[in-house]
Amino acid sequence: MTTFVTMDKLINYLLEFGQLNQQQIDLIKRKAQVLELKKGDYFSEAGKTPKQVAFIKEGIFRVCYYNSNGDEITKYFIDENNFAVDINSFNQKIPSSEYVQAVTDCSLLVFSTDSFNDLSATIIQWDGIINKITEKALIEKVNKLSPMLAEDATTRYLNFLEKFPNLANRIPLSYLASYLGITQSSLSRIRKSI
Amino acid sequence: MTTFVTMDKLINYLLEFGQLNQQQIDLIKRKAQVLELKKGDYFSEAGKTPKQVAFIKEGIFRVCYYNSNGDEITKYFIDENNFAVDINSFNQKIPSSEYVQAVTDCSLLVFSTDSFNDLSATIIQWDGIINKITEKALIEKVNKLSPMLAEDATTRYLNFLEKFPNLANRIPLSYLASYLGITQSSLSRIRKSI
DNA sequence: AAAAACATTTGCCATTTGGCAAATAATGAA
DNA sequence: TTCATTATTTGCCAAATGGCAAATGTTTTT
Repeated sequence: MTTFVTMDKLINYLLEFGQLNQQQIDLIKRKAQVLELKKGDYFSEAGKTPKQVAFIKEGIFRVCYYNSNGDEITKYFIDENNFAVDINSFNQKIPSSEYVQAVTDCSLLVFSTDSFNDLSATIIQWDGIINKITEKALIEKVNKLSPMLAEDATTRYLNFLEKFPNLANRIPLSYLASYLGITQSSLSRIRKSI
Repeated sequence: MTTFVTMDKLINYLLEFGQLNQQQIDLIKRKAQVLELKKGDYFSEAGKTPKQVAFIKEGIFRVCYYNSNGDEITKYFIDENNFAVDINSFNQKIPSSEYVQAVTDCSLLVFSTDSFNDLSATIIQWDGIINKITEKALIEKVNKLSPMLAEDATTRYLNFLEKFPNLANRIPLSYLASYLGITQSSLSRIRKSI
């Protein structure tokens, strides 16, 4: 039952957003699949329609895309204990414009579109729980992005360090620089100045 | 029935996100109240728990707050044909940390918390429709904010002009400057240079 | 109309960040 | 280990933006 134990994090997380009885919990556990990704692996890619949702048990993802200049831009990072998916593409079943990539080795629990639909059809609270989770995640993104414009690059970097203390030195500078909205050299200089 | 005609925009908007029969539409119309706000009026204020949701029929809102330096920051603008509310505070019934203010004269349709709950209890599709609307609005915010970090101030200003062509010269510079993440003087210079 | 209050522009200069290329460091492959 | 590749740092200078205060312009009040 190793697999089942590894799902406790997911279940606890879901229970924060709604009630589930044991039967429902068991069903969710049966539908979830363990997936391990290595640092650098893509969970989903631009141009492809996402067919899975991931719950990040361990590790960190980033979501990125290429802008009109061809620069690769990291839109945001996703922490463990969160779901990762391009919600818009997943819901509408349209190709994503973003890449979702593991920036560290990741341990995931994934649901296929079908499993997700089954859960939605079987568990009456499912949609409500997922909606709350989605809404909360989006609000958090807005609240994190919004003040960044008013802060200078050093502050943005320090805030990142606070949120991901041990990540800054384990990922390519370019990921972080584009997330912070500065160039690699500027970030390098900011690092030095601290 | 003037009032009812004025509600067509709202109903059409709702119908984009789900089906409603005539009986349901009439109920929604009965629950909505017309509200006119003058430029500068607050729809809701920081520290207060929002008791209403607004559908903006005409006009433009801004959402703003005071940061730790005491600067007033405009977080985003809300266009007509959109709902305006601090979703988080409204849902959780907790005081908001933001002001929602009319930046032009506004013509609104508002729902009280009670009306909203009634609609939720009576119209089976209501929650689904509202969730879709909420999710879409939040995704749009993220997608608008996210690339701003990678653009210079002039580009951000030009993008704003494109979205709100006739607003830039009708609102205080300070609103716009803080939204763009620059100082008033910088914005003034950018304006001149165009 | 005049005064007061408020908003915007401007000058001057400092600071931050960018662009580019070369130097250095780190990583991975043979 | 050594070479090749990739990532990061650094120097040099240019461009963008900020800070502050004074000047100018606009709106509101009396």
